[in-house]
Amino acid sequence: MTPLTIGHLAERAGVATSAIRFYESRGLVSSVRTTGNQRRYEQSTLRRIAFIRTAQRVGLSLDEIAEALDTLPDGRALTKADWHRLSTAWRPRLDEQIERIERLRDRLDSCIGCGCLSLRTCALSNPGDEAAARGPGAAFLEPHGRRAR
Amino acid sequence: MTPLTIGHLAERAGVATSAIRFYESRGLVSSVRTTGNQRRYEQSTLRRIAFIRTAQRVGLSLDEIAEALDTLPDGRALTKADWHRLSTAWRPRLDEQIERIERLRDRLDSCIGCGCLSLRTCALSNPGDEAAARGPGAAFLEPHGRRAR
DNA sequence: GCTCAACTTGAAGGATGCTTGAAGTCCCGC
DNA sequence: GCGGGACTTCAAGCATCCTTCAAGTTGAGC
Repeated sequence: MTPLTIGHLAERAGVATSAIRFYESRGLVSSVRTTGNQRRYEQSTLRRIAFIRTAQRVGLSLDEIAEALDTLPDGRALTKADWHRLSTAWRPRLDEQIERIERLRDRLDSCIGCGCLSLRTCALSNPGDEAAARGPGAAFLEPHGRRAR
Repeated sequence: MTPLTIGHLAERAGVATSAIRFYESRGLVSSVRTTGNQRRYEQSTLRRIAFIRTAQRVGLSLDEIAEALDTLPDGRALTKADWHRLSTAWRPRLDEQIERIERLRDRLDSCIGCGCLSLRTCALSNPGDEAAARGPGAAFLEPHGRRAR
């Protein structure tokens, strides 16, 4: 209920004030202003920031996170239903990330078996199951989202 | 056996020539020069680049990848033993990444249960098991490697 | 032996995710 | 009511991971 200054919010959220202003400029968090033009944050902003930081560690961009947070109410505290919506929306995304890493791990293992002597058949060089059919080369390795070349 | 020009390598590896030069400047790949100062790459460089791109998708920095590749021979093709060394070295790193994402996913789920009404007890806000003991706040969220603030 | 795409270096530019600094204003405790 | 720490904006800087450009050189095919 007592609104937080940007300094208090930063301290409690474990981020720098500059980061919070940056998030605000990107629409990830919002604030009201005092008559003297200073920012005041709701307690619920703490949870938003916790969410942002956690999602970042998983490799999601601020744009992706902003998109997810846009489905949540800006002003009021989050409810069970809000979290549920977000949780179900993100599950596939997180599962996909996990699967991606597991594939790399398993491919490293299988490369031990195959001896990695043939690029065409090496699983590591051909991340997609159908990639081997695209012809020779290690092609078709896109780093999250944007396509190479 | 026939060495590759940077253009051929780029095409077969599915990356831009500029990226390959950048990797070379960072010591991730190496080349020999023709009498006219043009780069020529070994076939094995294709595998190195495939490895680099795959590792990047998992969220590893070029520095981390360079460190791993430094343990591999630069000039000759990779052997079973080389892959084995690398695979065993990276397994813990990959498992750690997976675990991290699974934790976020599970915390999102458990937040549905807890209603997320208390920041102190919310698992999402307190990623480390002992973080709740550090006092109020969502603190202690470090984005891969470097600590916030 | 000429042509022209492919190559060379070096510097600058760009996206992301911030931090740092300057120059000034607010507001809380004494 | 004032001192000083916390706040404001805006611009620039920084690390990573490249791309793009300029200006010139190489080399494979005809």
